[in-house]
Amino acid sequence: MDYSLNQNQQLAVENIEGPMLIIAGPGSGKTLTLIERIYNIIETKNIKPENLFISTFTEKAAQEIMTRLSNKLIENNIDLNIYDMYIGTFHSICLDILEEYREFTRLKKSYTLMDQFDQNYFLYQNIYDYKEFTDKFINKKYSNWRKANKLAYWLNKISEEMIDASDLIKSEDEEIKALGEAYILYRQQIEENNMLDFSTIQLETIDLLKRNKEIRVELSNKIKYIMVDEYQDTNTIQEKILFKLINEESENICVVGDDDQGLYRFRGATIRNILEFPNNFKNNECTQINLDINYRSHPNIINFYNNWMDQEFWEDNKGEYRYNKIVEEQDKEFPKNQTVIKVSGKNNEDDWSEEVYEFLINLKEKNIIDDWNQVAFLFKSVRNHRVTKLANDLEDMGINIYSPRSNMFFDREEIKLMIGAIISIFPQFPEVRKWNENAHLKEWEYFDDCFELFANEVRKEKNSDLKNWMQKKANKHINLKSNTDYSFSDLFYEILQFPLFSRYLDINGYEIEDLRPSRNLSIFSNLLTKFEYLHNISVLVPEYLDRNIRRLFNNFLRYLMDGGIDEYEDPSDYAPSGSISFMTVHQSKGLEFPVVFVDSLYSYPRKTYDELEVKLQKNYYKRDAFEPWDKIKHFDFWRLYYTAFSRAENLLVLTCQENSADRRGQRNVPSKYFEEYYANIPSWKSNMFKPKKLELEEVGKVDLKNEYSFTSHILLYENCPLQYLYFKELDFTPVRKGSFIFGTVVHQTIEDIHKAVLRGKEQLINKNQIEAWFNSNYNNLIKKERVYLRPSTQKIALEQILNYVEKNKNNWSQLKEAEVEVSLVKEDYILKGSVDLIQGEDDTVEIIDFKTEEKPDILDNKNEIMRYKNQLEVYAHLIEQKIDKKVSRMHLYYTSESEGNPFISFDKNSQEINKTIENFTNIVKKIENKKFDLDERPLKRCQECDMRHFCDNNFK
DNA sequence: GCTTCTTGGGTTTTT
DNA sequence: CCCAAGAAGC
Repeated sequence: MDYSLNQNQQLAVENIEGPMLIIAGPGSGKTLTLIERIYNIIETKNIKPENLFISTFTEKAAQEIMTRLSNKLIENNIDLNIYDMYIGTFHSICLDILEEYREFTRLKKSYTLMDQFDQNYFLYQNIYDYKEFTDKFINKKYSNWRKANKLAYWLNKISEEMIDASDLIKSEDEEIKALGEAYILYRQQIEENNMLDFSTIQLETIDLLKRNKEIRVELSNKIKYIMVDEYQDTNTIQEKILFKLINEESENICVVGDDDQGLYRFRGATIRNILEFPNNFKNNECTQINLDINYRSHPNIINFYNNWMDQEFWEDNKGEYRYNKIVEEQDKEFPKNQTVIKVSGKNNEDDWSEEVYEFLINLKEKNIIDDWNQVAFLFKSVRNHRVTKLANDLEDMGINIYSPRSNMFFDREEIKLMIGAIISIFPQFPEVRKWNENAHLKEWEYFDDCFELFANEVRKEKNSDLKNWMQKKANKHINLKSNTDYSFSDLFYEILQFPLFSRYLDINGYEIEDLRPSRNLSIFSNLLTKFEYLHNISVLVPEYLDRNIRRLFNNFLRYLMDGGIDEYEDPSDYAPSGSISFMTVHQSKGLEFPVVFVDSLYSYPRKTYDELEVKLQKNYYKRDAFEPWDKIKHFDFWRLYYTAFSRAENLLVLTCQENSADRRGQRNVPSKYFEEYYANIPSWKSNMFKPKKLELEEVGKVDLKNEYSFTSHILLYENCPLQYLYFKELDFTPVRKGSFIFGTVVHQTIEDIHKAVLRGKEQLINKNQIEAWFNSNYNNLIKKERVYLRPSTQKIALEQILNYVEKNKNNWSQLKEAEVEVSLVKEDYILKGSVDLIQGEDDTVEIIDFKTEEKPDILDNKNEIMRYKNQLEVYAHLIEQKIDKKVSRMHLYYTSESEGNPFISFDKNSQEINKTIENFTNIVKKIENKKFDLDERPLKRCQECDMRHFCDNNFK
């Protein structure tokens, strides 16, 4: 699409004051309009970035907007840091707000954020605490895991609908009462553990705004313009938060969405937010703009889905449940051709894969398809046998399939081998896994399978080293006498050194042919460390070894298999070149592909709520039901397939293995809901379809800017490119070690001291108060990290802090700012930094970075000190660019230096800074070009690195 | 020949 | 929970 805007887009961009509702049909240039509108606000209003609030549905969408916007700003020489905007998903913006005002919430420093699995597992581990309640509203016969899942579902529902649990426990209804009590207990438990889950993120935010009027006013004065994308997918609590943040006078809020593409009812999202949006404002104040010219699809396709929506009745005697609209084609020439066709397996045969293959190869051979990534298959779910079978069949025939959410993780060779290897070093496994004589789990067959696979490999001559190592470990573990100095995850990293596994990681200048296995092993490292975290395992202990083996396999891995593990997805590359994408319709939202196959035509509208839900809705939700209960399943069904159909640019293909139900238990495919449409489109073999007339669009990468900071990226890379490759690029999770919390607790406490000074509460700073801060920081940290410092080490940490205060208390007046987070958008990346301390007078400042390690000898450690100097220079650059102050000097402060001079100081030199930034940019380039060559191993670093065994064996 | 009832088998989506 | 068959009922 070119950059000229159509009339309605122009209108949306130019009208920036007051409330606005934009109904944007599929492919109507929504993102472009949004970006132009933001740009227009920035340009005409000359506002600060923190005056803008932009929420998107996914992190990826947020990143795309940031990248496109920052490019536009750079093009026009506007210097504004988009990182200071409130931009991201609702959840991430709420987290930012909570972070900003943390002291006003129940949250303490170092809180733990639980994702869905964490929350489920937390409830599973504590399920007996809830028994009395869950027995009342969850089937007693369910397994504990299933109970925990159900419980999490209801608890999240209460949070998301902002139901007051104290109302629930007053109920006569046992179910409702028990649910309320369970909720109260849950809130208590997560508060004790300083935890947050996805839905309480938003709840804490709204509580914060409700309880503290000043904060609400401060925020709503600061946030001058609000824009919300995908508004149809917002839920009750999100709408409430939004309206708390609106500045009441200006009411500059613009919501964008398409009621027809609302797909997230199961998460509490309601179309009602977008349909009733204008009612929130006085008469006709809300401007409504429809974007319904489609720039994406061939007119046949547009017709097809317009028709589809027309089939359903969107109103009843109570009201209308849809903005009635017809998507229009753009004004240009289109090839005259059938562009909605079917490719299907014949009735009751097993030939679907071959048909699909034949069709695809046909297009490829005629050079219609250049790259397989122009094709996408959309399914209701990709986690089922039909889909994986099709994927496997096509791969067998030579077409690559990209389907990271298909739940293939545990079927992958590298994962099965790794699980097999772990089993083999714990020979007690077959006995230990039984909790009684007759115990059996179906997952054991899988584990046995893994073991078998591994055993076959390890018998081979070329794997004899691994065999010897394994036997030694097995002999040790079968009769473990004393604590080891390693854990399961340490063993994982040791196993990687052997060729059977190192082949997946082996690199010659990062030429790993297929990254998938190494990504999967990286995910596995994450799972193992998570397991050890959840069960407080740091080393193997004879007393608990058997129990922990049982837990690892019978519980942890089993439940992961149940929930499914997604494989790696590159956010900048949703359709990797060379592969056909298999994805869910939900995943495909907002995307487009030249050729779209829509499958799952066996599907039909299904009821998705139960009685408890109806009871809650009726009596406790903040508002009455909106869409009629009996209509909901139909609406959702129609919206889902509307979204699917409208992803197609040039060719829409309906596909299925046709089936007419002629035996019991079979069903008709396509189901009756698609029957008519399906019957009326030609097959690809029909001469109504002329492939040669097709011209497909190209699929490109999304250009996303990545963040880089000196310490966690550049320094790491300079020290060891391989460490960067494995732990940053491939994201392997290091084995948890206690040492880093020393530095963190010292930093945090020094920050507390600085913050007190800055608030003018210098008098607070005495030994007792510092000790209190220290203890609180330490306790929060160990609660989160579950690793500890010895009392003697704690004492040393505290003394270093006291020592710092003793030495510097006469300088407090110099203190300007502490813990300053700065980021700077560069042409190709985003530079981030966190400056510990800025001090000085007027506009000339000095910056200080605290180091908790031993102060090095200046002559012996030139390199190390130079690198820290570079770090300071990067910070100086950030400060001068962003805060508009001149930096005169830069210091490192070594807290461990009690007697001598704790400082190493440098004068600022602008030329050197430029050189450092240039070097920074060069390293970013190397990283982005995937250059990870290593000349020589940095032996000092290797001692601490989990990959050392791998390197010992693979770099000689 | 038409309607109603019974029965067997298959069955999600995500911050 | 839903489909579609087969059985039962008229």
